Amino acid sequence: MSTSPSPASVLREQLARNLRAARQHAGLTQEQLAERSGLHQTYLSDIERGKRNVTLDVVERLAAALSVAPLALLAD
Amino acid sequence: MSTSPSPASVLREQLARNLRAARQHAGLTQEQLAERSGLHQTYLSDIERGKRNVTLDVVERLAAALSVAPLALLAD
DNA sequence: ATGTAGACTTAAGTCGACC
DNA sequence: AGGTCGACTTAAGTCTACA
Repeated sequence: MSTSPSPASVLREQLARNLRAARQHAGLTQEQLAERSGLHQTYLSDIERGKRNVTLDVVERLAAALSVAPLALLAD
Repeated sequence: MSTSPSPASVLREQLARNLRAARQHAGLTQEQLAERSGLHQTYLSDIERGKRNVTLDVVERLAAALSVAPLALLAD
Protein backbone atom coordinates (compact mmCIF):
# COMPACT_ATOMS: atom_id res chain seq x y z
CA MET A 1 0.00 0.00 0.00
CA SER A 2 2.12 2.83 -1.04
CA THR A 3 -0.67 5.30 -0.92
CA SER A 4 1.68 7.71 0.81
CA PRO A 5 -0.02 8.16 4.16
CA SER A 6 1.56 11.50 5.00
CA PRO A 7 1.65 14.59 2.74
CA ALA A 8 5.35 14.12 2.21
CA SER A 9 6.71 16.69 4.62
CA VAL A 10 8.08 19.54 2.55
CA LEU A 11 10.55 20.76 5.17
CA ARG A 12 11.91 17.27 5.61
CA GLU A 13 12.61 16.99 1.90
CA GLN A 14 14.18 20.43 1.76
CA LEU A 15 16.44 19.62 4.66
CA ALA A 16 17.47 16.36 3.01
CA ARG A 17 18.50 18.14 -0.18
CA ASN A 18 20.10 21.18 1.43
CA LEU A 19 21.99 19.19 4.02
CA ARG A 20 23.59 16.89 1.50
CA ALA A 21 24.47 19.81 -0.76
CA ALA A 22 25.96 21.85 2.09
CA ARG A 23 27.92 18.90 3.44
CA GLN A 24 29.40 18.05 0.08
CA HIS A 25 30.11 21.69 -0.62
CA ALA A 26 32.09 21.76 2.62
CA GLY A 27 33.97 18.69 1.47
CA LEU A 28 32.87 16.59 4.42
CA THR A 29 31.84 12.95 4.66
CA GLN A 30 28.84 11.91 6.74
CA GLU A 31 31.25 10.56 9.31
CA GLN A 32 33.12 13.84 9.55
CA LEU A 33 29.91 15.80 9.89
CA ALA A 34 28.78 13.32 12.52
CA GLU A 35 31.89 14.10 14.55
CA ARG A 36 31.47 17.85 14.20
CA SER A 37 27.78 17.91 14.99
CA GLY A 38 27.76 15.27 17.69
CA LEU A 39 25.11 13.35 15.78
CA HIS A 40 25.54 9.87 14.38
CA GLN A 41 26.49 8.89 10.87
CA THR A 42 23.57 6.49 10.62
CA TYR A 43 21.22 9.25 11.61
CA LEU A 44 22.70 11.68 9.08
CA SER A 45 22.20 9.05 6.42
CA ASP A 46 18.51 8.85 7.28
CA ILE A 47 18.11 12.63 7.34
CA GLU A 48 19.74 13.06 3.93
CA ARG A 49 17.29 10.52 2.57
CA GLY A 50 14.30 12.37 4.00
CA LYS A 51 13.40 9.52 6.32
CA ARG A 52 13.55 11.45 9.56
CA ASN A 53 11.38 14.07 11.15
CA VAL A 54 14.08 16.02 12.96
CA THR A 55 13.65 18.61 15.71
CA LEU A 56 14.64 22.26 15.54
CA ASP A 57 17.60 21.61 17.81
CA VAL A 58 19.04 19.13 15.33
CA VAL A 59 18.65 21.61 12.49
CA GLU A 60 20.63 24.13 14.51
CA ARG A 61 23.37 21.69 15.36
CA LEU A 62 23.76 20.78 11.71
CA ALA A 63 23.79 24.41 10.65
CA ALA A 64 26.41 25.25 13.26
CA ALA A 65 28.59 22.33 12.22
CA LEU A 66 28.44 23.49 8.61
CA SER A 67 28.71 27.21 9.37
CA VAL A 68 25.51 28.05 7.56
CA ALA A 69 22.32 29.74 8.72
CA PRO A 70 19.73 27.32 10.12
CA LEU A 71 17.13 28.65 7.70
CA ALA A 72 19.45 27.95 4.78
CA LEU A 73 19.04 24.24 5.48
CA LEU A 74 15.27 24.53 5.24
CA ALA A 75 14.94 27.00 2.41
CA ASP A 76 13.64 26.22 -1.03
CA MET B 1 32.66 22.31 29.58
CA SER B 2 30.64 25.10 28.27
CA THR B 3 29.29 27.55 30.73
CA SER B 4 26.08 27.73 28.74
CA PRO B 5 23.58 25.18 30.00
CA SER B 6 21.64 25.01 26.80
CA PRO B 7 22.57 26.69 23.50
CA ALA B 8 19.40 28.72 23.81
CA SER B 9 17.82 27.26 20.73
CA VAL B 10 17.41 30.17 18.36
CA LEU B 11 14.83 28.48 16.15
CA ARG B 12 12.76 27.52 19.13
CA GLU B 13 12.60 31.13 20.28
CA GLN B 14 11.80 32.40 16.82
CA LEU B 15 9.00 29.91 16.46
CA ALA B 16 7.61 30.92 19.85
CA ARG B 17 7.48 34.57 18.86
CA ASN B 18 6.29 34.09 15.30
CA LEU B 19 3.66 31.55 16.19
CA ARG B 20 2.04 33.71 18.82
CA ALA B 21 2.13 36.73 16.52
CA ALA B 22 0.66 34.83 13.58
CA ARG B 23 -2.02 33.24 15.70
CA GLN B 24 -3.12 36.54 17.21
CA HIS B 25 -2.95 38.22 13.83
CA ALA B 26 -5.37 35.56 12.57
CA GLY B 27 -7.62 36.31 15.52
CA LEU B 28 -7.45 32.78 16.88
CA THR B 29 -7.21 31.48 20.42
CA GLN B 30 -4.85 28.65 21.31
CA GLU B 31 -7.87 26.36 21.52
CA GLN B 32 -9.05 27.31 18.04
CA LEU B 33 -5.60 26.79 16.58
CA ALA B 34 -5.44 23.48 18.39
CA GLU B 35 -8.60 22.39 16.62
CA ARG B 36 -7.38 23.51 13.22
CA SER B 37 -3.92 22.02 13.52
CA GLY B 38 -4.88 18.82 15.28
CA LEU B 39 -2.40 19.63 18.04
CA HIS B 40 -3.32 20.23 21.67
CA GLN B 41 -3.88 23.51 23.41
CA THR B 42 -1.51 22.62 26.21
CA TYR B 43 1.16 21.83 23.70
CA LEU B 44 0.65 25.11 21.85
CA SER B 45 1.01 26.92 25.13
CA ASP B 46 4.39 25.30 25.67
CA ILE B 47 5.54 26.05 22.13
CA GLU B 48 4.60 29.72 22.38
CA ARG B 49 6.66 29.93 25.52
CA GLY B 50 9.71 28.38 23.85
CA LYS B 51 9.63 25.33 26.08
CA ARG B 52 9.35 22.74 23.34
CA ASN B 53 11.73 21.39 20.76
CA VAL B 54 9.24 20.70 17.99
CA THR B 55 9.74 18.62 14.88
CA LEU B 56 9.56 19.84 11.29
CA ASP B 57 6.21 18.13 10.82
CA VAL B 58 4.69 20.18 13.63
CA VAL B 59 6.03 23.40 12.09
CA GLU B 60 4.31 22.47 8.85
CA ARG B 61 1.03 21.65 10.50
CA LEU B 62 1.05 24.99 12.30
CA ALA B 63 1.93 26.86 9.13
CA ALA B 64 -0.84 25.12 7.22
CA ALA B 65 -3.38 25.86 9.95
CA LEU B 66 -2.43 29.54 9.85
CA SER B 67 -2.07 29.76 6.07
CA VAL B 68 1.49 31.02 6.25
CA ALA B 69 4.73 29.65 4.83
CA PRO B 70 6.52 27.23 7.16
CA LEU B 71 9.69 29.31 6.96
CA ALA B 72 7.76 32.38 8.06
CA LEU B 73 7.29 30.77 11.44
CA LEU B 74 11.03 30.28 11.82
CA ALA B 75 12.30 33.50 10.29
CA ASP B 76 13.94 36.32 12.15
C1' DA C 1 -8.58 31.92 27.41
C1' DT C 2 -3.86 30.54 29.07
C1' DG C 3 -0.43 28.03 31.92
C1' DT C 4 1.12 24.03 34.56
C1' DA C 5 1.38 19.27 36.24
C1' DG C 6 1.50 14.48 35.66
C1' DA C 7 0.84 10.08 33.47
C1' DC C 8 0.96 8.00 29.19
C1' DT C 9 2.39 6.21 24.10
C1' DT C 10 5.17 6.72 20.20
C1' DA C 11 8.93 8.29 17.63
C1' DA C 12 13.35 10.92 17.87
C1' DG C 13 18.01 10.12 18.48
C1' DT C 14 22.07 6.70 20.09
C1' DC C 15 24.95 2.98 19.18
C1' DG C 16 27.35 -1.31 17.29
C1' DA C 17 27.60 -4.47 13.46
C1' DC C 18 27.42 -5.32 8.81
C1' DC C 19 26.75 -4.99 3.38
C1' DA D 1 32.33 6.15 1.92
C1' DG D 2 27.18 5.42 2.39
C1' DG D 3 23.06 2.51 3.55
C1' DT D 4 20.38 -0.70 6.59
C1' DC D 5 19.07 -3.46 10.50
C1' DG D 6 17.94 -3.90 15.17
C1' DA D 7 17.86 -2.90 20.16
C1' DC D 8 17.97 0.64 23.26
C1' DT D 9 16.99 5.38 26.09
C1' DT D 10 15.01 9.79 26.13
C1' DA D 11 12.01 13.31 24.82
C1' DA D 12 8.20 14.64 21.61
C1' DG D 13 3.42 14.84 21.50
C1' DT D 14 -1.41 13.33 23.69
C1' DC D 15 -4.77 13.93 27.13
C1' DT D 16 -7.32 15.06 31.62
C1' DA D 17 -7.78 18.21 35.21
C1' DC D 18 -7.35 22.57 37.56
C1' DA D 19 -5.82 27.44 39.11
